[in-house]
Amino acid sequence: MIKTGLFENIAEVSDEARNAFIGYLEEIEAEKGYKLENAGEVSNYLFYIAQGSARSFYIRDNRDITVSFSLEGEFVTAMHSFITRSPSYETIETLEKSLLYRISYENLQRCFQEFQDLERVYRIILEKYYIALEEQMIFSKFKSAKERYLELMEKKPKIIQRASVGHIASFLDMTIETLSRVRSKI
Amino acid sequence: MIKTGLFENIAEVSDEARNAFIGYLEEIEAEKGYKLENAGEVSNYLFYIAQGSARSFYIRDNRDITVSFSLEGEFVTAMHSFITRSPSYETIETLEKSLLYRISYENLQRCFQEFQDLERVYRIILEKYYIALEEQMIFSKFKSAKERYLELMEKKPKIIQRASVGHIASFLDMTIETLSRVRSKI
DNA sequence: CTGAGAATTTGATTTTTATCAAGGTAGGGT
DNA sequence: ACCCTACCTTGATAAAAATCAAATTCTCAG
Repeated sequence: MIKTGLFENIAEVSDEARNAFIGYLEEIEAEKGYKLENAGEVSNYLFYIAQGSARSFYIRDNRDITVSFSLEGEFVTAMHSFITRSPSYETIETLEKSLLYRISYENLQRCFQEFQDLERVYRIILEKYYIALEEQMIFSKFKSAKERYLELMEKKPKIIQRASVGHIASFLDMTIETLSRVRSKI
Repeated sequence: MIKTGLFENIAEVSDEARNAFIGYLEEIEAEKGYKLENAGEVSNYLFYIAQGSARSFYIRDNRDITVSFSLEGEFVTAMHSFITRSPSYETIETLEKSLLYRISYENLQRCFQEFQDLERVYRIILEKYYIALEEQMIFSKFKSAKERYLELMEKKPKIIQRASVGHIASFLDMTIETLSRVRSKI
């Protein structure tokens, strides 16, 4: 059952807590381009991607800049907005037809009040996401345009298939032209 | 009292939980250059900087690359190592004489087992650090060398005073020479 | 106070990447 | 199938930053 995939690899959660959490989940069958969050609005949901993929992006100076890609088995939300309850600068959209589960901010807080297990699971997930972000940041400090692309190919090959050159280029901090040249010389 | 500064701005913690936590803290008076963590070793402590400052860096290809600066009132540890219990790639050292408090990994976990309050506080701190890291990452995507320097000056002016040009340059992802030229043209 | 070594600045040159400008290609809608 | 529009590639040039190489300034141990 897919919903329980959320808990894979995560330490012992009581059946009670698990069922409470699952009870709050809403299933969403999203087409390609479905907006999970919109810039300017407060992010009200934490999403889990059961199938599919998504990207988060900013619009600035009329440019669309991708800041992250999320794949199956990952959680995604506009973190800053979700946590601070202030309007989001970022928009999140699916890259393909996707199956999502979402829980609202209020219900998530309710879960934390009721079940320490769930707060712990969330804390551990947050830790993992934190160190993933740290690694991404550090790796980008050490690498050239070509190396960044090769690393992406190795670590998240699925993105190369799903996302457009423009999305990948802005994510890797280079122009579309540079990415195109990098790809042609592999 | 300085120790309680740790809890500033953080939601309700019971006296009991607070006292348990404080009971585990060790005070450390560190000279400039004191190593909080060493590359190659497992990070065993979460540090709180009561006074002073620190920097985290990696050595790669014989180059010393600063990945973050931490100031008074902030927590710092080699997150990846602390969380995964595997050897750290990063070293953390004080930039000046500093007053630190530290809690061991084991005792922190003990606190979480005993007091849900503390796990919540930790979770909220982690959220704040996560979004700070996200912001840092996003901002670096939009800015030139000069703009990155100006932003650092504005947001963390203390670092400009305390850290060397080499530390600042690698943190801002530019060479020492580029930083020197940027500074001369302000 | 002094000198050696380290850190920083300045200058010349090269490399990398962005920008500007055409062309080419692929896929969806009629 | 065919056009239209988006997207992608390629080429020429410009800009930004890195690298290499001195020269200068700072620091602190003796």
